[in-house]
Amino acid sequence: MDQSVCPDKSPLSSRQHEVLSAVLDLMVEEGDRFSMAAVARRASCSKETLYKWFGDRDGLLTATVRWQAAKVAMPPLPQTQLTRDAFAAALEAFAANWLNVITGDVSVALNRLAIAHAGSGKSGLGRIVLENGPFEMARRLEPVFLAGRDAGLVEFDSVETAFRTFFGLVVADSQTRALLGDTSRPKPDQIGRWAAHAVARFLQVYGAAARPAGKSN
Amino acid sequence: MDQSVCPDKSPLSSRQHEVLSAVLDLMVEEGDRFSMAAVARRASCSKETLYKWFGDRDGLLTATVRWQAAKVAMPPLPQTQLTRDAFAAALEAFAANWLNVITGDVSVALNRLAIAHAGSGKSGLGRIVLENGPFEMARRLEPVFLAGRDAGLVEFDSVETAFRTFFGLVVADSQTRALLGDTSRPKPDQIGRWAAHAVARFLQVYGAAARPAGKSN
DNA sequence: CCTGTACCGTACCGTTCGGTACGGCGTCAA
DNA sequence: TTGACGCCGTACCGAACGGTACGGTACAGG
Repeated sequence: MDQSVCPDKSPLSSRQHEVLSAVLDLMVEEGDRFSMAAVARRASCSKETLYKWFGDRDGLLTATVRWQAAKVAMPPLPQTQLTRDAFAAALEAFAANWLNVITGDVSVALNRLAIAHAGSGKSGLGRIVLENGPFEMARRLEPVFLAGRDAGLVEFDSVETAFRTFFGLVVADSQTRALLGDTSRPKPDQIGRWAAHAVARFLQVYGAAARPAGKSN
Repeated sequence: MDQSVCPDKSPLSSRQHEVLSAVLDLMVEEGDRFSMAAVARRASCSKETLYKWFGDRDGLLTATVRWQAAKVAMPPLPQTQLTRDAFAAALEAFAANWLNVITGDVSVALNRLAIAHAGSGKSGLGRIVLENGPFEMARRLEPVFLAGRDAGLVEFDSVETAFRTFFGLVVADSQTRALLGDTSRPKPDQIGRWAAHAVARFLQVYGAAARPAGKSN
């Protein structure tokens, strides 16, 4: 009996990646209403192989989510000697990239699946997406924020709060609307513009240089 | 043959409301993995009655979502002679209420269901939640924003953009995390504090009185 | 050549579930 | 009293699906 790949690490063969890719396609097309038979058909493999490799349906889904989540890579934000413009540009690039990812078909499908499973059932799909989504975003952003503070470009007490504000300003209602099936997808230039606006507002709130006289007047 | 209640308006009997309430409970407990038999058992009615009243499973779900969505009522924001404090207080109350609703069990369950159905299937559940969620929020907020602008308290070009910023600052990543199963639910006082912070930041960005010299400096 | 292995395709099994049919019971009106 | 009606409880049906078993094929190694 070959040990299945489900538990943790992924020495996945290319054939197995083909299967995962097929699953991803099915997810985008059908949500999670696709059968194991459909996966086997799409990937031109047998159900028996599917079960041998991934254990059960949940194992297959988990492997797919993990694999896709690992593929999403953020552009490494440069911490080199920060000027204000470089800082803002880095944040803008990050925000635009994030928005692109989040409103993409695969991300929407993945989040829908994870959310559905988080509601009814165990299977840490929600946890995985959470870990590779907002939490990972926070993890990547934290050193940048700290560098920005060290450089005297921004001021904040809690990195956590700053991150949540940034998240809110960038993502706003885009994700919720996409998940609920709103078809009005932002175009690339709109994304870029919104990212710029979001960063501008963020700096307006947290920017050390832009602090007016009184906090609330 | 009694005309089923699914198409549009709702002259629902109290008995039917009991059924819908049972469905809502099931949703919170089981996501959407509950059977019609389970609903009948919980509501102490027969499956046949269920189908007679609501047509099919989707009709039952739709009726439930509609009914719950209609129950969510925002406190009517007073447009009486706005002072800055009254304006801020109204926004804070609105934000806190919204956060309370959105992080509540039933709202999370409802959104999960709608999102899952938006992904795989027709059934305008996503549309309904969208319409009664963010869109309704925007609709209620718009006159308040306009009144605030008329009173010289805030400045903005696009109400749409202002609303999305407000939404982002208030909701941030709370909803995403809740939907994905993050168990760290904010306590009431934390919600109040966050709402106050969000409104403060909103006014910092859009407040007419707080506008510094340059837009981005 | 033979043997083992890994895989594909398909048939198969048990269960669950949406939807329907039927028998029985309480209620109300004539 | 009688009959019509609305509803409950349960049994039933057909389809779909998760998971397993089996036969057939290609290929590697000896």
